[in-house]
Amino acid sequence: MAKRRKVGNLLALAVLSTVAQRPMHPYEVMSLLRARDKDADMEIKLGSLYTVMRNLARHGFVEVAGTTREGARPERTVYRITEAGRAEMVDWVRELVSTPQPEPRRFRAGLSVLAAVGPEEGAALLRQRLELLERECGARRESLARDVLAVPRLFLVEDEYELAAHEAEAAWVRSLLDELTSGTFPGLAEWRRWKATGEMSPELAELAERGHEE
Amino acid sequence: MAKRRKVGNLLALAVLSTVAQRPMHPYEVMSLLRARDKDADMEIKLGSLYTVMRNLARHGFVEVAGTTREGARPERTVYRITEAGRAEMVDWVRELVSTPQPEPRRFRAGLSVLAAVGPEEGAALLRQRLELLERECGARRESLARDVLAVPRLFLVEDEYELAAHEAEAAWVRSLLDELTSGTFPGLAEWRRWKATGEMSPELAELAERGHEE
DNA sequence: AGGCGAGTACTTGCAGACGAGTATACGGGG
DNA sequence: CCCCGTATACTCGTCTGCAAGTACTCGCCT
Repeated sequence: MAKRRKVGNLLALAVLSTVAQRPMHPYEVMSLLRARDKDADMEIKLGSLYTVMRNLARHGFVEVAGTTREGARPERTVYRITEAGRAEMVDWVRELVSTPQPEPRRFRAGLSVLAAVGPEEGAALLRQRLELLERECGARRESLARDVLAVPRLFLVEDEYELAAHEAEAAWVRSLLDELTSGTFPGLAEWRRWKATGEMSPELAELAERGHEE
Repeated sequence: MAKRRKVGNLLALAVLSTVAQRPMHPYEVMSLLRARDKDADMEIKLGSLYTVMRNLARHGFVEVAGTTREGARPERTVYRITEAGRAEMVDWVRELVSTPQPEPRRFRAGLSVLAAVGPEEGAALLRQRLELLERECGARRESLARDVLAVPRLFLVEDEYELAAHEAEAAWVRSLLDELTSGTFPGLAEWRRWKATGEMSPELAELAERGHEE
């Protein structure tokens, strides 16, 4: 697991999940990402976005759908997601959600496209994560208990912090999981239907379009 | 604040704090970092370490202390930290500890060299962080409350996660701060003395040497 | 005595990230 | 009506990170 992705940049995941809506040109992707303040945490650099899009194309995850030009504006290259691209996206989400990584941003990125898998699978992935997380917390707790006998706490604060962060994450995952399995998470039925039929309710579709801050 | 560092890689901070002990060649730095399993979270690549060391030298944060050669082994270049290097390190720690960043690893890295500032300043930095953190949590909580009226929760899980993570961090910082200000944090006197005189107790020095897992 | 696995120490080459630059359109204030 | 700021849309060049490679040594097994 954690196999090396052809395009490893997390920005690529955001891009994939955005062009999944409909064919777009890179700049448009950026605007959409900005609109749903995705760019706040995921520092988005325009230069990188063009590189990433080209790389995605190189590996067959997206393909050129054509080029358009309005007036004397620069030519825009419109990209479309491929089947391989969709598969990559889903597979990536699976990994990001199910497997804890030292880099917490990866989890965040995974969560932000959680909708790409169904609620049942989502719950399963979270369950797996929780288990790994608990195992890791246990190990860290033990090693910390051992170290504290030999090393002043001053040199262990970072480990204490890390442990606290992991425990907090575990608690959060547990509570989300509860909502998912008990069925109290709102919108479960819609989510499932959307997954099955590929159809979104009109309001939902509109939301996706304008990206919830108008 | 958050000014652009001449050498931005976090690995550079670890390197600085290691050569601060005594002059070393890059490979030795690596071994020490490995010994204190710093490398677990901070993925250390040898190649990067050499690059980083060269960059630190280029900007005057370290300087070549000489080269040695044992038998037919490759030549080793020994580096020594400069005054500018020490200043950069302390300044960097200040920033990392006091200012919350989207990337949590930065805080961890800052904590791991917290000893470079005194306990009083450490507490002040943490206090500042806590304040900023609380402000940010408030803002996030509000914007989440607003969004939840318009957007299905499915598309807000990442924001909920982020908020939870920040709140957990705030709680942890608060508890550390309490220990620091109430004086219940163990080893405070030693820490202060070390800061003032630059002297470590012998056991401490030895610990730093072998890096607490023998 | 020979071979191989693990450790030491460093270099190179290339892919990827991104700051800075380019060029045009459009609306509004002076 | 002209200039400026801002938005659209993309490119280029540089700098950096790092996987892979190099080269030698030591000790163990056989």
